Amino acid sequence: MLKLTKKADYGLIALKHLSLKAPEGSASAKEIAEAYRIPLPLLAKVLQKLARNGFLRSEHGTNGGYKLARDPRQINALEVIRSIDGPIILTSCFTDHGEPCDQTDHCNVREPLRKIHEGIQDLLASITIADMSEDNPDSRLYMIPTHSPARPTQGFRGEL
Amino acid sequence: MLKLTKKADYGLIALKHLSLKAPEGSASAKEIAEAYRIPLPLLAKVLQKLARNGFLRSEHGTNGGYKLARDPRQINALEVIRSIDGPIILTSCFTDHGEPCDQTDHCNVREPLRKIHEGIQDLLASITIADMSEDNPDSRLYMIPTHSPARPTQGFRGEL
DNA sequence: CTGAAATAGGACTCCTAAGGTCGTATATCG
DNA sequence: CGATATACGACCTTAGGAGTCCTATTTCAG
Repeated sequence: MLKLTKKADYGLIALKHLSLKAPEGSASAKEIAEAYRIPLPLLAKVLQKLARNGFLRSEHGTNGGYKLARDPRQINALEVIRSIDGPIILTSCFTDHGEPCDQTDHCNVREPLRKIHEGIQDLLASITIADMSEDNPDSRLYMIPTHSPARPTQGFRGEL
Repeated sequence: MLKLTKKADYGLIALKHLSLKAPEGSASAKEIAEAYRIPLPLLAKVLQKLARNGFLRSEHGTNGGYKLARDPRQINALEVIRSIDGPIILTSCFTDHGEPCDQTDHCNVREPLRKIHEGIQDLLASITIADMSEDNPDSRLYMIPTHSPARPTQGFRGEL
């Protein structure tokens, strides 16, 4: 249904939270979980995964927690989502690496879907954790495509 | 996991198939199902939904089938997907209509995610059934965003 | 040195929705 | 009348998302 998982959501929230404390600021899983009303054990898993994948550095023990391992301006949403949820698969025809599906020969939408797939990825890759500020004045994160903007059917927005 | 449902996939395939026969050409569900190895009863459901929503016109009986009810140049992917799967929900924070989630006050990624959400929708809305040709020379269906293209971390594509 | 607080991580449950099937009704043509 | 269509509701199965539980292990504070 083309939606993000909550885990990915939580991951982005946590990274954004940590970026506000950066550099060198840290926060525990508990602190973040309480701040955003996220179930602690679930968030912990997400943070552990982010740590394993090099986005965070963890510190055990009392006063431990997580801190960013990289510059928030160089962590983009695509990486984070992939790190947590695995590769993005728009349709089973192809993965991130463009592997063919079993019936490539008789499929008439493969190529256009691949373009959409890449478009979404480019979009996600263009947004960094640092960009994720409510008050970011540079709010045009994307460009409206330049050609053939099919006019939406009238009356559709109301029911869907 | 940010993927399209198979139903939406099937719907796009079917519409594309019919657009190749347009105008006035028709095809039965059986014909389409066999051409693309899609389970017939499932495809039938999808086609019925598309007919109910005004994309197709159906004809009963022998030599019956479906034909496009609208110009394929004015049917975009977003409409089709919404018609089949319901509204696109990137995250539960908001639907197509921007309804607020229950804990809007303490969420630091709402706004950027909304932008991504709209970006994806604009992308989908910009592609019509008619655009969906393998050999379409106008292959730049989207524009790379103009600012802060965070460089992807090296070595990531290999494992994800 | 003991206990509290933190991360690490495997195993498990619950539940929704995607994906698909079945059966039946209805319309149309030969 | 029967073959071939669409129409549609009810049902089944399964994968994966969402979350819990339990048990290490590390670190600091008293």
